Amino acid sequence: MPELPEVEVTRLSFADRIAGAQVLAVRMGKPLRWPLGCAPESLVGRTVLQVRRRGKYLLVDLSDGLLLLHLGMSGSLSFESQQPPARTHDHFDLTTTRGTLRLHDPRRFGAVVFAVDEGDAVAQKLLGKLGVEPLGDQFDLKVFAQILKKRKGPIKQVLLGGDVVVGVGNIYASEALFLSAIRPTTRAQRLSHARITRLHTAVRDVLARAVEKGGSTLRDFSNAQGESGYFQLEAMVYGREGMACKVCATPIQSIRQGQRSTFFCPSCQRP
DNA sequence: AAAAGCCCCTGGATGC
DNA sequence: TGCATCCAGGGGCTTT
Repeated sequence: MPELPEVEVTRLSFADRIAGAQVLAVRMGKPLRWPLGCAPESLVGRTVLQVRRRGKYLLVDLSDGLLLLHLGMSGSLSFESQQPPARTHDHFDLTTTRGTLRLHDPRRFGAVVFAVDEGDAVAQKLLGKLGVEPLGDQFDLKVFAQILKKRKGPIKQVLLGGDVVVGVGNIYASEALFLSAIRPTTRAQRLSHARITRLHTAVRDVLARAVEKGGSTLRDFSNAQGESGYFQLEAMVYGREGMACKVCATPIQSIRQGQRSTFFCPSCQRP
């Protein structure tokens, strides 16, 4: 479910409401990707200071330590003042004085991990190799071009890797490459500077636009207020195999790259 | 260092 | 209706 836009939209939907709340209780369901890393009850009494995002991780800063949350493939968060009883696939509850933050995650690829600070070994294992934030000032065109020149792999998979630029998942990688008219199979180091420039802009544009539209709701994504996203209605290629390209009417093609589906227009995105 | 595969897990859609 | 197969928004880990 969650690429950068969905994670950011989720953050925006509860960060202000939970800030300043005090932890009253913690409930764990089935195991997630990693153990919490501390005794759940040890979090009781701490205050939630703020919620930040790094790549596809949410960082919940506490008065002492922080929680790293990841939504995996199927996770979503809810934050409600009156929380109904836990249902199937609700695997983490952080009950506070302002409401309960709940992780619902059927596939359990998600995670909630406690870290003493951002620099500790646990946090660094997850955050240490992340690339730059695409929506921030650090996403520099020259640096981006310089790194791509050293990468031999297909540009789609370089984007998905997350070590060059974070937050671009399977939907937005296909979309950004369509917007920049680049064939996803093109080796990164073979891209012209003009194409890299277009891609740099497209990555920022598509992610920012998706945040504006509340993210993409393919199956059941919703933000922490239960609201769906609408970007999927604007997708140019993702999930549109066999359908007419919205620009030139050529049928959209689907291929496999690294065990993931890639969608592109064979006419608009020439090698 | 970088690339390619392999898993983790559940549920929905499709086909026979 | 039942059962098998495939696919899904991620990414850490191991092996080349």
